[in-house]
Amino acid sequence: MPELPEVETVRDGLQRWVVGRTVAVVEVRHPRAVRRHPGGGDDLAARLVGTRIAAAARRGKYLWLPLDAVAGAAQDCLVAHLGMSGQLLVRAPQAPQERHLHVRIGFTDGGPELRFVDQRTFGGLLLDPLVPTAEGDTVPARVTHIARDPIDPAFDDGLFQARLRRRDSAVKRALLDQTLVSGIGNIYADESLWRARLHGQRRARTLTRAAAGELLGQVRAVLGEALAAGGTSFDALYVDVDGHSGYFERSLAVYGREGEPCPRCGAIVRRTAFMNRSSFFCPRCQRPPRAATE
DNA sequence: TATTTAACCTGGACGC
DNA sequence: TGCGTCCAGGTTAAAT
Repeated sequence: MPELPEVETVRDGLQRWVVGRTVAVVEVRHPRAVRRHPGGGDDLAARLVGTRIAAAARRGKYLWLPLDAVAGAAQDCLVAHLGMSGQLLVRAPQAPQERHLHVRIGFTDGGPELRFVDQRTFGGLLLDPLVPTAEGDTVPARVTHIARDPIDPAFDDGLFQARLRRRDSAVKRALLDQTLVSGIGNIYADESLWRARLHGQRRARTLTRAAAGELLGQVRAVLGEALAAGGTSFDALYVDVDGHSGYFERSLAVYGREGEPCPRCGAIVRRTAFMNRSSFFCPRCQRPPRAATE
């Protein structure tokens, strides 16, 4: 599943392959892929053709391609979210079409095109104006509610820890809240909690300052290691722009490892349902809070 | 206001 | 072989 390391790997590929190129043609083959663009596929295509891609940026799991500014108008960008199974692929125009190819973007140089492929259709593309934030940077209007991610140089550790310790909810739920901290999904939440020896159902407001700091440090470590490995791939649903899978799956300690021994203490890793998804944890290293039923 | 839940969606795995 | 059911989970609107 695309979380921060996977999205950043894709952003890096887009930086190398599409920045500086001018859009020649846009083909929207599935309306759901552009459902969050108010004008629909025709409007997105009409506004994108003829524009030049100026950069490739990201916050959390959102990435966007700022377009060259037009005098007298707000600068637009092409926003992409990969959802659970979205892929942005760079392919030769004559390459065979993928089964779930939803959007094709061709360029004036006739070189490789950009393809949005998405099996489960939770992801999508839209055009959005870039707007200034209270913190002094510029993000798409649809991304202003997303918090900075932990590998953002401007991420405020103290502010995050304070907000986390005010939350009256489970610590895993807080880690998955993109308005508190972005980029963390189910996989890296479980891995970070295991490293920090915290059970996901522990109430966030019961964490000491030291525990919150330790958790943030482990989040950063996991994300950094996964990024270095090119991300985590389970079933070929996540690939970089070249179609290659990441290698971090083999480094996971607990996620997807129900019934296997904990790499730290040897206890058997357990799986439990939480927030309509699976949580993996070591019952010895990560003691459940008393109130938790599981 | 803060927090939690449900809906969206497809295809692979599994049991019968 | 074929059918039905379950499961994966990021985001957001709706509910509590």
